[in-house]
Amino acid sequence: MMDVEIELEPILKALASSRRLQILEWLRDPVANFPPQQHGDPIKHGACNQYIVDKLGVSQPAGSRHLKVLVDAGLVIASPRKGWTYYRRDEARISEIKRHLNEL
Amino acid sequence: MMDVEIELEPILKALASSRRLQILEWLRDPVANFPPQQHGDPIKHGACNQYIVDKLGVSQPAGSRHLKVLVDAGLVIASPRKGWTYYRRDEARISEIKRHLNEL
DNA sequence: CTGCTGGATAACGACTTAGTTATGAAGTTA
DNA sequence: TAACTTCATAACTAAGTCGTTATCCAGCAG
Repeated sequence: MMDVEIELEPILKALASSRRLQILEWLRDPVANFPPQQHGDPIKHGACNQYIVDKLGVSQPAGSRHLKVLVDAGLVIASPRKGWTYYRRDEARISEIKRHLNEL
Repeated sequence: MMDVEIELEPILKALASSRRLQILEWLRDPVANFPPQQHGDPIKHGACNQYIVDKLGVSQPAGSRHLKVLVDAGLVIASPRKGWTYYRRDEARISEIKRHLNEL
């Protein structure tokens, strides 16, 4: 496996929030953790913004910003699709990050 | 190994700082990373506060507080010994934490 | 077009973080 | 005793985080 350079600090800052840890946990299984979606495929594209915001119990802007932090850190992938935005874990990147965390 | 409950958020907050990541890295090998100590055993008790502060390049109170954050998070053990305070990694706890991080 | 919904952004306030200087307690040395 | 060293703590400031409400844009339904 290649040794990829990763800046750990911004990733750890993104992870250092119980709200965001909770989102990551939920996104491990979107089907089990969110209501059924008529529009996007929860497996392929993830859960939509609003379901996550509702379950978090914070205002919509607050939830959106948590999601943006996760996206900016590379932990989550956003898929905007005509009006909705779906979020799913970036499992490849998360595995990479775990490898680096194991070298702490 | 038993499944120990660990609150990840405060630990991640402690880790989410390049300064503190640097300290943890240095403490992996106190003998290599710090000047020789006349007083305490660097292997057994770790490096003294001042060496760490000097190498960090911040004021003494700033360095002391970073170390306190690491101690409070359980990542580092402080050993006060008549006038000096030595710091070393808590490897057992760090391993435990890594196991939890792998379940992200 | 009008209105409704999903989502992003701006602006603001409360709180926390990270740095500084100043000070003080405890131990060592002359 | 006096002076110095090590370290912790208090007080202050600048900047970042996290919540809110208000606003705006895009897409869909009537």
